[in-house]
Amino acid sequence: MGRPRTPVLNRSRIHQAALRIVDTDGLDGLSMRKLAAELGVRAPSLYGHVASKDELLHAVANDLMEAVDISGFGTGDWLSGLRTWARSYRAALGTHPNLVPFMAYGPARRSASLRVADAVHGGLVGAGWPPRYATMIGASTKYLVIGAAMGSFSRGFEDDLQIYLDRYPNLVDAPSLREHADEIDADSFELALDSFLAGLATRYRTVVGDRSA
Amino acid sequence: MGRPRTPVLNRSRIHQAALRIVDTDGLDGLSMRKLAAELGVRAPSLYGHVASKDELLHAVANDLMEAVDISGFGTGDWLSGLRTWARSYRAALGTHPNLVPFMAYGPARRSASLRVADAVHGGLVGAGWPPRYATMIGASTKYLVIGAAMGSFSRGFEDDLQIYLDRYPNLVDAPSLREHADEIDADSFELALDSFLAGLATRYRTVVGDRSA
DNA sequence: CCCAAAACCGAACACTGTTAGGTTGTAAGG
DNA sequence: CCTTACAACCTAACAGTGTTCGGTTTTGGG
Repeated sequence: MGRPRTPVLNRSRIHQAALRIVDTDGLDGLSMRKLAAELGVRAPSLYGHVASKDELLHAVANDLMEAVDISGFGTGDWLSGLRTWARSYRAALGTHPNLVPFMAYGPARRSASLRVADAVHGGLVGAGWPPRYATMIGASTKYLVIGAAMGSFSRGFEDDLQIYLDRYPNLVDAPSLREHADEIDADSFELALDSFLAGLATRYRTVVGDRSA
Repeated sequence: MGRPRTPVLNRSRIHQAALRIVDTDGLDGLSMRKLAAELGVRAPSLYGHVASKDELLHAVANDLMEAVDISGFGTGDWLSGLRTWARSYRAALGTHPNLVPFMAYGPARRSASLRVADAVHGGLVGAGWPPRYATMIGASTKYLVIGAAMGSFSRGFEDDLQIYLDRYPNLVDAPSLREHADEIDADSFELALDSFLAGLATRYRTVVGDRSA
């Protein structure tokens, strides 16, 4: 009770503890009381450092977005810019899958997301894409990354899937998916990204053509 | 109090009311008490018809998945099978965007999702794709659809984005995105799907080749 | 006619995010 | 050195959550 001799809380310690709880107990497993307990404190004390649980999660999400790599757009090669962005984006989300549903919502309120959106749009327009295409390509790529991070397709098949196998003959091998879940998810993402970018490269030639022309 | 002369509740009425509340008040806006009130009943009465809130949401999600169209895989044309599947999938999710985060998680526990997964995998393998590719293509397509349904990219930019515009010069037109959000989201999805399928078609020729060969 | 089962209800439990107001320690100003 | 203001924690409380227990009333079958 009363003020401690040296401060116990600060924003970054709160962020770290919150992320740790989300990682281990899931998004629903994070409560202000549990977070406070982890920090050796009572729940109301958190509100001296954080406005609300929602704002706290936004701040944590913003921290994660700082790790996304947009340096590829500085090289003038929009294809490798997109690829670097998409891969580092997926990697950032994959490290904290429980937070993905939260991070999927719009870039506003997260300065790091705006920084990324700005770089992507600028890089694509700079490469000759019309602004409208730049918007759509940014959106499409985000779709892929968010979907891949949300889905974890192969993990969706539970152990007792055996029950359904007589009714769904094509899924006989589904249970084995779980053993190689990470590998299959990674390969699927690469396939999706490669195919998407290959299709885009084709369209680039019809939409933009040779810029020196 | 006591048993009513004619039953008030049944599963489908509960499902419908739950979906209505989720649509208007969001996923967090659905509570068992509010749902009960909407049905003219008290919360505990619901537990005679549904095991838990979680199970209820799974059932509602399953209802929605019934609308997904997999008939395209019966024609032997895997490309149009994928396209039809993806479009109807996105349409189903787009009608109830608040439920998307819930529906994104694995197909297990939802028979309708398993039916779809079975048809997709069967259709692709039947067209000559190796099973491993069929798995990855199914996953990739789901990534696109889930991502597109989650993201609503253009809606993510809030009104007060003006504040950031001096720091992010490439986003000058972002506020106007919100006015055409639906159109941009739809066009972005089509661009992503077209590009992805075009890339896949190319790969098909190298992986499968001419099947009559 | 009776009795079990069905269908609803009130009260309660442990939990949630958040606010109001209280208590103690520290640092600055006179 | 003393006082005052503020920072940093606290307890208590509120309205809300999902869910369970043990009623109470009505129905339908034997």
